[in-house]
Amino acid sequence: MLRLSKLTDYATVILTYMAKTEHQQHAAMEMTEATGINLPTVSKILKILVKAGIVNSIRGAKGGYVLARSPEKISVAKVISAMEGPIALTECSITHHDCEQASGCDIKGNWGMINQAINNTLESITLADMVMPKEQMAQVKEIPVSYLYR
Amino acid sequence: MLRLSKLTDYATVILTYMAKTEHQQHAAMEMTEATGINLPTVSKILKILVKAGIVNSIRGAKGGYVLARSPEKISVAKVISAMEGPIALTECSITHHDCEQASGCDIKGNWGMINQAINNTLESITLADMVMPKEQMAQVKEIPVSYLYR
DNA sequence: ATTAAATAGTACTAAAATAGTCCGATATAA
DNA sequence: TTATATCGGACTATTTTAGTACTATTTAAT
Repeated sequence: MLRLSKLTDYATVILTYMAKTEHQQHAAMEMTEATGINLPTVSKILKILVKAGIVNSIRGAKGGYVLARSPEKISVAKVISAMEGPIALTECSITHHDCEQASGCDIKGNWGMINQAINNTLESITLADMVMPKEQMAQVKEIPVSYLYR
Repeated sequence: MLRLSKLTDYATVILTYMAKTEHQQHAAMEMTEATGINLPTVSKILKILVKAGIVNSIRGAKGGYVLARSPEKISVAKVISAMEGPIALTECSITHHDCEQASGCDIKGNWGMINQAINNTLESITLADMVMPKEQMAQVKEIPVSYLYR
């Protein structure tokens, strides 16, 4: 299904919420209420995002979280790789072991290209885009990516 | 990690092998030897691919499998969706239930666009491309997808 | 200083998805 | 009739993911 984990999905919901009020600081508890995602999970996700440098944390009473950079500079690709590790469709695109497969592994190189293409797609979409109402985003749709290849 | 399942990866290995000798018929046993993937797994994958109409089967002694169409007409997207269901990054892109998330689900529409972009990318790459040596495939890389968005 | 409010870190448990295996049924060539 | 294949489905074990809990640390306010 080529799917993201739920946590990654939640992460985008949380980050989109934060992106709406850039520079403003939000406690985990507040974001629980705003998003409907339960507190332990919100916490867990934010910890991961802090570690990845996507958000900064302020500890102690009246603490909270802020985006580390402006929404335009936070790509969907970064969020995904923070949550799930490097973006790669197949195992062998990550680890560069020699493939056990006897024949057929010229494919490896080609998966690399495909990964690259998808990575570019995700790299080019930012939190700022996610905040936009979908009507505006929709213009993206009119330029089919497939034009690049044929 | 945005990854495909192992079975899907195997499927591309098997199909690429078949694409190298279009029209020729291959028994599961033969493909086991050629790819190093064990027989029950090869079988399982082929059964799925038959059901999806990507390969045809010939039953009985001297039976085997053949590609249902020419490699140029079998996209990576088709293979992936045969193996893992519809290509969609998030749950809510598939099922059109109303999202439980109180706020923040304008995102839904935007994920839709992102899915579309990735889908287009995968739709534009075929088995024929996978068979090509990677040097030729490499030209794809030179046209960054990101140009579409900024 | 002390207390309360918040994040940090880590470890554990339960549930779900995935991979891999097996077996009886069916079809066909020799 | 026999040997060789695919077909279909069920089953098991493993791995991944989600979710939870608990303790430590940091800071603001009193």
